[in-house]
Amino acid sequence: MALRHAVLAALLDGELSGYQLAKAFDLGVANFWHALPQQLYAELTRLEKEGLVAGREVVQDARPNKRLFHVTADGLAALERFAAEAAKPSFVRDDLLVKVQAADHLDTDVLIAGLAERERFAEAKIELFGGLLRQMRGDRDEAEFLRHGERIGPYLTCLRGLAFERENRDWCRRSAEILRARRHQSRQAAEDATSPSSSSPARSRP
Amino acid sequence: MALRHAVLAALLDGELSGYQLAKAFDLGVANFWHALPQQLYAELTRLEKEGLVAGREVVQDARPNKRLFHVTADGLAALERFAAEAAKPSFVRDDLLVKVQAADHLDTDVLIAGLAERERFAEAKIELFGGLLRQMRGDRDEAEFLRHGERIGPYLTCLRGLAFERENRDWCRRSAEILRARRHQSRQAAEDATSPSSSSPARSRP
DNA sequence: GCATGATACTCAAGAAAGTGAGTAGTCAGA
DNA sequence: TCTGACTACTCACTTTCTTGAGTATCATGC
Repeated sequence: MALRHAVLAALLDGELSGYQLAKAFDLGVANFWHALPQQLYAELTRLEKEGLVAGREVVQDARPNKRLFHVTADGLAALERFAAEAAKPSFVRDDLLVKVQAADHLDTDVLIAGLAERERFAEAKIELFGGLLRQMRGDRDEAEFLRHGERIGPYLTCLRGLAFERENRDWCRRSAEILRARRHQSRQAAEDATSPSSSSPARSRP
Repeated sequence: MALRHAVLAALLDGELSGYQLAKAFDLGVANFWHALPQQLYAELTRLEKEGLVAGREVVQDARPNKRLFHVTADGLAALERFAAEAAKPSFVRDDLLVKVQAADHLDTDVLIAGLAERERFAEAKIELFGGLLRQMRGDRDEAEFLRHGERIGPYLTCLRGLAFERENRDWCRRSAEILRARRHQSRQAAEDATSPSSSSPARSRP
């Protein structure tokens, strides 16, 4: 039941439409939760029914009309109650880690490709988060902003996201290097064993 | 559908019972996926029905009998196919981050308590992962183990888990410090504004 | 000698999350 | 003028995850 609280937390920063919310929760920027548009529209409907958010119709001429939502007093109270609950530990759940766990039994090339792709993805998010942080703190330096800035919540979660993606990138890079080195070794070994100084086709499966 | 592949990956390290698997996937050690016992038993049943794992009954006298599972050739092929698919990016999903996102609107004390608790949790996992890594590499040093060790998959995922928990701990510590400093400031400001050199009760909500 | 906790599982129900498809207008570029 | 991308949403369905309860035996400690 944390999606609803994530929505409430996101709406604290100002009125948003379901569509804007969806963009924030979907690719990239979701540095504290992730959800798809359909989930968000559904959750907004529920939240409005329960009076935790309120929406107002905004008529637009060049585009479809939209509804902007904001958090009500009840909504804020619900968030407050949520914050007081014990946070359940957040567990890792990552396809790529599952693959690496099985590394010793799988095709190394495929894994290295996966690691490289994830590294690029992480790099892109690092850029994105860096830009977001700069934007949030404006012309102030970080220490100053953290001391006196008005809204540091999003800044802190963004810092977490940045650190996460940096670790991700570094780990991907290092793991790929290790796998490459081992692949190279096993090729060498195979060549030495069968016919020294021959050019046997390079196999990636050790 | 990654749970099934996580189970397969876990079983590569040797035969395990559902119960042993459950312990590995539950608290702590699950450094590449997390799941509850019920899910695992259900998944094992499905996997066995599809021939991706095979179980054998082990009769015990001092304890209930158990079934040990291992991955079949079909299971390994399924893992191989899974590895070749594009890994979907793993998104953050963390109660605590949701709370911090809303930090500027919530009770600071409650948040700091949450951060402290998570920090302790992270510290415990760091210890745990450190021990696991030592155990896996035995008497070799890390570089040597990563070059020539026989099974590095679990080692690499454990390294990822360790890095994650370190970042977690550091971020919790730093965020809590920042919030404490701001709380202190706002108290000061409040005291200065109402009655300088009076002992007004300290409020934590800025 | 009785509670507690570990081993070893199973069943049922419900909440949450993910997937796929569809509507409908606007705008920019080929 | 047609294609594709963007804004702005909705409906229906399936899979996955979580919660709670229950069974049975054995070992350990108070």
